[in-house]
Amino acid sequence: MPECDVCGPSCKDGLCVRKVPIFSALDYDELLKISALVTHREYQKGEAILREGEKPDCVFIVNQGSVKAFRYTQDGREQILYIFTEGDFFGEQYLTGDKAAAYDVEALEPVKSCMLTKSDFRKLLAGYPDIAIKIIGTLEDRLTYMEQSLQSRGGRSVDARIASLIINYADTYGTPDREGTLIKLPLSREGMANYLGIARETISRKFSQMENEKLIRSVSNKSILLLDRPALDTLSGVQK
Amino acid sequence: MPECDVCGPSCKDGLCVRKVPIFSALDYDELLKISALVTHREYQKGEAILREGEKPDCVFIVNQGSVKAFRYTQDGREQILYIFTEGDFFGEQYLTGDKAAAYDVEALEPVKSCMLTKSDFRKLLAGYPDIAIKIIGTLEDRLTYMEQSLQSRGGRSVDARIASLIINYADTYGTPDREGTLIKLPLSREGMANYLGIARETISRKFSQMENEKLIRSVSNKSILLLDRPALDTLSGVQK
DNA sequence: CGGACCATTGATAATTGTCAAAATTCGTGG
DNA sequence: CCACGAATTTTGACAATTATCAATGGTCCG
Repeated sequence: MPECDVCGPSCKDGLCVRKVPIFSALDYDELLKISALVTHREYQKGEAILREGEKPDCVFIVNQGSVKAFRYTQDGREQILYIFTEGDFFGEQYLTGDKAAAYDVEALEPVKSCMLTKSDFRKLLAGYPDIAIKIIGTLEDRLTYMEQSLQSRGGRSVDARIASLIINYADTYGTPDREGTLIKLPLSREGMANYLGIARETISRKFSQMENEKLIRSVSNKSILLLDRPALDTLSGVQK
Repeated sequence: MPECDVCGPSCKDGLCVRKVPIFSALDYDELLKISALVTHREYQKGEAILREGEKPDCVFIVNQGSVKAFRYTQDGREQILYIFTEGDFFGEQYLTGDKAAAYDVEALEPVKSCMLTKSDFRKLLAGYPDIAIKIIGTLEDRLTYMEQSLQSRGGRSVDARIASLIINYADTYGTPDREGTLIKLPLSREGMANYLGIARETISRKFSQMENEKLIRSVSNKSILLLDRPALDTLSGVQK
């Protein structure tokens, strides 16, 4: 298997762009062409990738690792908007106009990222309608996510919001296990609290409570075991 | 000025699609072609346009009036996601896949709507890359709106959220006035409460409080007068 | 092993939700 | 244009929930 000389072994077939769903409509030669346009960069855990107010001239694609996109609320807390992981892209909001970034983006762990200048990106859109349609699809998904998010975060009961969050994480970051689903949490307690718009202490209390009720088990600071998914589904109020 | 024989005088130049920003890149002949594909329909206040779970085969364009898009939370409240007005479209989320509608849409007042079947819409996308780019732009705007929404509705104090909402409405539905800005509210107290995820009574109390503090004046159930915008800006926490 | 960071727990205060009743507004029909 | 009934909104009292502050306990990583 050939290796991308910039990305190293993490690039399957030497083509990191292949990982990106929006390019999946393209054939090998087209991927090669795009690869040539891509710049690479690595970020350390905690490093800022994009700051609110900046006008980056490129679109970022997460190639490895995960990042958080957030803003600061008036009282100084982080309001987390998205967690982007492998294959996701961001910075695309400002393709059309020339708007400044609406949020900060920071690496949650070591991150490898690909960058494509906006003008190259625009040319791609004009040349490959399929890519435009893929992007529309991605934006639709993101909107759907935001709509659900709004519902989970806007619900009145905190228990329901926390249950939604755990289920969400289980689906995204969970691995099956004999006793349930092991979830590697992308955020700290404080991060989750900010995400839900509640106090850090409240998350602790609710987690303890759920542990008493055998719904979850706290494995470490960064991971929990989901024991009773049906109960959480009920709590979250999402009927399937 | 010719009239659209279906829409009547509300259709400028006989082309209601002209009102829709996503088609603004097109020339007159192209608009004519699209017009031929469009079906029209009117809805009464309170009438359902789309129900969660349905799979409509068309995209809806609001030609006159306004609608609300919402879901029901577990405890039976409406969670309002969007208010769409003249020129907005919805139902586009499901162009790509064949997903069911994720929310209900209901007319807030008498509504005239244009409908375009999804297959026609898809053909347009393939044929006119400019439309695809416009749509990407619209979806980006909607995402930006949702991100802001999430920030206004989530996390912060109820006072800040209400202030944000009023400012938002002032910008969208307000008309200048000698004493301040007259705002024609698109939602009832209950609607606003649901939008913000708080109790109807809390909105009442906060409005009364703000009226005592001379920030706003309640004119009627459906309109208020914004007296002290700077104070609300401060409350909302948005520094400009 | 130690120190920094993160998480938990307890006590208390502040905020908001809930229920019930009264007041106001709205729309319709005379 | 007015009046009346229905719907919506406001207000009050109280209960429930969550935030805050402070102290303790645990975890991670060199």
